[in-house]
Order: sequence, then C-alpha cells, then structure tokens
Amino acid sequence: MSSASYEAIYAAVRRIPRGRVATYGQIARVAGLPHHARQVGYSLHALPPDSKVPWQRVINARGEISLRARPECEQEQRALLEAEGVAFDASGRVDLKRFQWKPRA
DNA sequence: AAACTGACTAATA
DNA sequence: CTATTAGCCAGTT
Repeated sequence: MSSASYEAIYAAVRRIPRGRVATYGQIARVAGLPHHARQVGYSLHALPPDSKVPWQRVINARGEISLRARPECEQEQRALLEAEGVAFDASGRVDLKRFQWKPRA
C-alpha cells in the first residue's frame, strides 16, 4: 500500500458494530477524511484478505453492495450481513433507516 | 507533471 | 423509482 490514510479508514470500519452497516461517506467522515468517500472504497479494494476489517459492513449510500465486478462476492457479503441480523429487501438492498450505523460525533 | 480511473455522494430532472 | 451532471480526492499510468 502507499498511503497512511488507509489505517484511519480501517479503524473506522472496525468500529462498525455487528448487525450494523455504514456508507462510504460515513466512514470517511468518522475516519477524519470528510470528502474521501471514493478513497474509502479504494482503500477497501486494496484491503488484504487476511485483514480482520469487516469491510462487508460498508455499503454505498443506496444501501446496496457496491462492487465494481464479481457478483459472487456480493452474495457472500450479503450472507454475512444477514447472519449478523441485517435484513435485505427483495432488491438486495438494506434498510438504512434501521441498520445504518450511527457513529458518535 | 498531466491524464485517466474508480467498492462514492448529492443534487436535479 | 431511474438517469444525468457535477464535485470530490488519491492512486496508477
């Protein structure tokens, strides 16, 4: 990796409690990187498979899983979230009104 | 250094 | 609800 900002992002993601999800923008805000929503996704993309970061709890503002490719991974991510108690609707979207993580400011 | 790319968001139509 | 536009910023080429 090439940037230290990743650490802040990972730390923010790790703070997401079980059974909750957060949007990229929120993670960026909590990590102290106000407008780096894109960078958050970029960092998660570079996240190694052996990391303990619950990246599956990070979704886009629509409440949907946002991978650029690979629908299989999406299914697995969804299964993980469902196992944590996060409900998906028929469209594969999460009800952010209920499951979005409310970080303490 | 300049241009391109991307796991994004918000505002508008 | 979807489509389009613009704004944002770091990593890659």
